[in-house]
Amino acid sequence: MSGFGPGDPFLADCPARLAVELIADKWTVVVLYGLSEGPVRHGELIELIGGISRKMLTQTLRRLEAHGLIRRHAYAEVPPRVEYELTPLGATLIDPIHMLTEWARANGDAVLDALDADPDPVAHSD
Amino acid sequence: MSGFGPGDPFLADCPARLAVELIADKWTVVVLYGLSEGPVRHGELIELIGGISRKMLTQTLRRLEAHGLIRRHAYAEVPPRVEYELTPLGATLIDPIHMLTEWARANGDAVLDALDADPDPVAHSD
DNA sequence: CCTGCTGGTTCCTATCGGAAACCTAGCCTG
DNA sequence: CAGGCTAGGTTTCCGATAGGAACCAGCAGG
Repeated sequence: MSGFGPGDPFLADCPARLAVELIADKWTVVVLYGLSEGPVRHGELIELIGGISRKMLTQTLRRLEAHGLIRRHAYAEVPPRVEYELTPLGATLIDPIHMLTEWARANGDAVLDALDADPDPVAHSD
Repeated sequence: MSGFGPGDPFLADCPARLAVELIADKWTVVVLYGLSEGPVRHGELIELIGGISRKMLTQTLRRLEAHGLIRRHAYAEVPPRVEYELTPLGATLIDPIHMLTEWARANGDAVLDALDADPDPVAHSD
């Protein structure tokens, strides 16, 4: 029983799969979430997102920009100021992202508990 | 203006962040989607998901199992048969995953178009 | 002239991803 | 009874990637 049609995110060559792989990335989800309430500066994101390095943040932002999900605004000031914001296309992602993050908030502890109880589930010796 | 509370998936040490990073992975989303309609065999997943290798599929499945999102059922037959299915906890992910995949299906082409029109957005020379 | 602020890039290494080969175990075929 | 088939999994190897630390640009202020 697998009623998956041809538009489903299987079969590596479909655009939907590319789109999934674009956002299914360690930092992408968190960055998009960070932008979901309005324009944010590079440095703000760095401080907001614990654990991300400048390099990975820039890399993630560039990729999202190249794919049309966010827009970059560099102000010719000193010290420099750069803001990122969602494009209309990127804004269509807010709902899915919020569902994910709310799931994570609701179930994060359960996931941790399972991992704790089950570090190496039965070590499938077959 | 960034009204992100302390439970938000920022600040690397919170369980929600771990949960996000668990599923925000190239293959995880697709695998979970593949399991969203009922138990599926290892080999079926391989054929269904274009481009995944046995190694990565096994690895992904093991990780999801360890985190309590799926369950593994090995039947003592020859040739061997192994089925994977969502746990109740894993089932709570179906909705978020479906939102993501539907977004991807609806906007995959737009993303590709943007990438096509904008391979290297302005090459920020500042 | 030296320091600081901000965004970004370079260098280098540890880790990851992926293809292909191999393994297990039992049944089936010649 | 030697070999081949099956299905799930592991191992090996190597190129690609992630990621931190350090460095750079450019100007204001002391």
